[in-house]
Amino acid sequence: MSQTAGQSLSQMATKAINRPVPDYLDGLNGEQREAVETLEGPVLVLAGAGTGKTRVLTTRIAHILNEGVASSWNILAVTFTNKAAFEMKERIGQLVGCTVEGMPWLGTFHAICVKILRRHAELVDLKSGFTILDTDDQIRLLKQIIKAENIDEKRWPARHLASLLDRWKNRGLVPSKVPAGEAYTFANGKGAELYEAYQKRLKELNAVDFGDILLECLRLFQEHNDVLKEYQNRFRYMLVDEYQDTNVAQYLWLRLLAQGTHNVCCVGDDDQSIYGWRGAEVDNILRFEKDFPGAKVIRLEQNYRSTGHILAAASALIAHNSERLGKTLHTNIGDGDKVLLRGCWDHEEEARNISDQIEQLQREQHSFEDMAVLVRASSQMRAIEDRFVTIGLPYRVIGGPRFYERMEIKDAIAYFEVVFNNANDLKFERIINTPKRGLGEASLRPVYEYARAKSISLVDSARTLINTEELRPAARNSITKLMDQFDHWQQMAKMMSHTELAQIILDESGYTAMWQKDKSPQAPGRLDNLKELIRFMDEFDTMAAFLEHVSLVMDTDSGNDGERVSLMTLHSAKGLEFDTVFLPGWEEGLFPHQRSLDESGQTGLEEERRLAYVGITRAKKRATISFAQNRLTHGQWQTSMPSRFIDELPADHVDVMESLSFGSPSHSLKPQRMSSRETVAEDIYSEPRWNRHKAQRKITTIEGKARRIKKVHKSAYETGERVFHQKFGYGHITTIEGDKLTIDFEKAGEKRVVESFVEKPQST
DNA sequence: GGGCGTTGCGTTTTT
DNA sequence: CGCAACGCCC
Repeated sequence: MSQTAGQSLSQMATKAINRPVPDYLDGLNGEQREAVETLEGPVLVLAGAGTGKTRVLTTRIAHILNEGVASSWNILAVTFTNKAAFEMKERIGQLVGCTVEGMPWLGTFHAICVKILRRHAELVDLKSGFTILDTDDQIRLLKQIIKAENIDEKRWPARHLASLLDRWKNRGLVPSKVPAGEAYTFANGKGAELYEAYQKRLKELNAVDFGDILLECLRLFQEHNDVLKEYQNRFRYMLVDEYQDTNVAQYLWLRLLAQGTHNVCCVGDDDQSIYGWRGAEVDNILRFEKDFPGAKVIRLEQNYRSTGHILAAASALIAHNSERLGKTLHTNIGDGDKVLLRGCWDHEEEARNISDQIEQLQREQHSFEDMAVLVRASSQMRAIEDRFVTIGLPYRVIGGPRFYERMEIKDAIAYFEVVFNNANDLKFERIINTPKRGLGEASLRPVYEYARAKSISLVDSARTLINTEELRPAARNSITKLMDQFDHWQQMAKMMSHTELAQIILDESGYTAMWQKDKSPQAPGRLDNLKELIRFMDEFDTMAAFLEHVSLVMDTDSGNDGERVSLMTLHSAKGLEFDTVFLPGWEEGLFPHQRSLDESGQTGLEEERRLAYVGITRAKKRATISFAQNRLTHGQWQTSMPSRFIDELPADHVDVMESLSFGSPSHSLKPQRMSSRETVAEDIYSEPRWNRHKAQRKITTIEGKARRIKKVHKSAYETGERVFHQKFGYGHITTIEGDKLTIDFEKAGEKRVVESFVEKPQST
């Protein structure tokens, strides 16, 4: 479908009213259709695995627009991950037939809350340009606070406090509301006190952490009824994806908004709630009908993904959980193959069996792309990878350390942040001595002391002190040189593109050279990542746009370069599907994980069982579950029992495969073939396995991401028009040059900004 | 400030 | 066992 550029969703919608039968409803089953068409009042869509959840969500939005009951900017649609948000935008675009620039309130909880907070920052003691701290910055800050309070850092590590604060924030608790008993769990009663000190410090830095983004937005709504009313009025229809993953703060936030029109539609699956350990509250979905009176509950039970045996096995397993709303999934794809179950002597044999089965499937013309190995813990990946590397089987690891979490990427971004926003103390601390400039703790002490005494930023403190005798000559020279460099880069920013400047900063600061000199095996990869970062930056118009993006979007896509088997944890597999799925490591202690049982008892067990359910339901056609009698853990051989989940599988839907070496350490290398067509397929696979490309662990790239960001060329604004900018506030456009606007701001004066950063004033 | 030895820990991950 | 974080010494 091609659309005239600039045509908005609302125009589309208005036009569509005259269309007789909306074709987007075609092919929906009864329940899906009901979920799409029940627009008024609270709706809970219980969407089982593979029942077309995303389709319902996106079609519902298309329906709202098509019916003309609300405009795109009156629809709030929240997701948990950026990936999910992008996918939704893409699919709505396909349905409605135009770009999604017109869905300003579709995004992650965090992205939407940041947007709201930037508009009303002063009301929660922030300034609109506040920075968002990542976990590293947060820990660094907490360390300083713990130290300042004279608490033993050893006994009370900052990361423990960080996770404690996180849990409080997830529950919507501000320092004053932390229950006394819990406040005493850290540093002999200093918990709440430290929380308060930390929040105070954040305000001084004009910063928020991830938890605050939600909490402050919630506080904004709670304490400023006029603001709440404004948003209740704005959001005529609200949609929430993966509702089972919401935490208390998100629930409270949503409930406040839903008190407006009550048109809130939550989509989720209680059986797939696997993030309890990071604050998700299954109870939110279980309690929905009580929380939202008059709610309609619609169950999607028609599964379009898996064959009968797989679905039956998964359903029987999850039926052992008591805390669930209950669904009966059915499929009409046919019975298909039974779930395979295999016991192995040890994890090495388990890995061999998996690779043998993969090769057999490959001979039968199945693509590696359609196969995945899903593990409970990443420590299991080692054995699998070792085997794949040995036989040269191409594979890719999904998840793992994300691009923006890599040290070199964070360092590089810290440089850019300091150059463009030199008040950013935490980023400054990160790079002041990276690469080594002889600026250790001792040399910098006067800088810290002066900054604290005068309540100024570290950069300003450093700039003052280099003109005095406070610093040792070596440190003074070193800092002077660095400050001159910052000045130099700031000057250059006006003369060249942000990508060129980024390269210059990395080179002139000695950062690139630092990794070039480094002889560790990771160093070349890190240099590649830096190149990748700069290539990615090119997709943004300005450095500021880029930096705003990275502070929220910590997500990467892996490129598709050739067919590979996917290897990932069960957690990262949620939402994905594969023809063939391997589920190794179903042993007591590993799955269900001992720690989960110890820490959360029955609740923990049920969450583990949901994880098992998620695993099985990823499979469209084939699922193989396996367990090993012996496993090397922490360098110790351990013997374990098959998982209790195996006993819970229904015998009728499972085939038990006898492993030749099972029960004895005979290490039979004879492959266990499952298919009788081995000889027929032999010529298809005439090349020996070592002729294939050597498998390499994939370095995650961000190419996938880059594709999605479009550059805006044609201006949607006119000279003289009044616009709003998140940092500078309101102003009038004086000049337009391509996508760059010169705006005379009412408060900030004349600035040159990029078009994508301004918006039309609100007309509510 | 850097290098090296010791210690402790070891599930899942997004924003 | 393998790694990361910390502390001590030069």
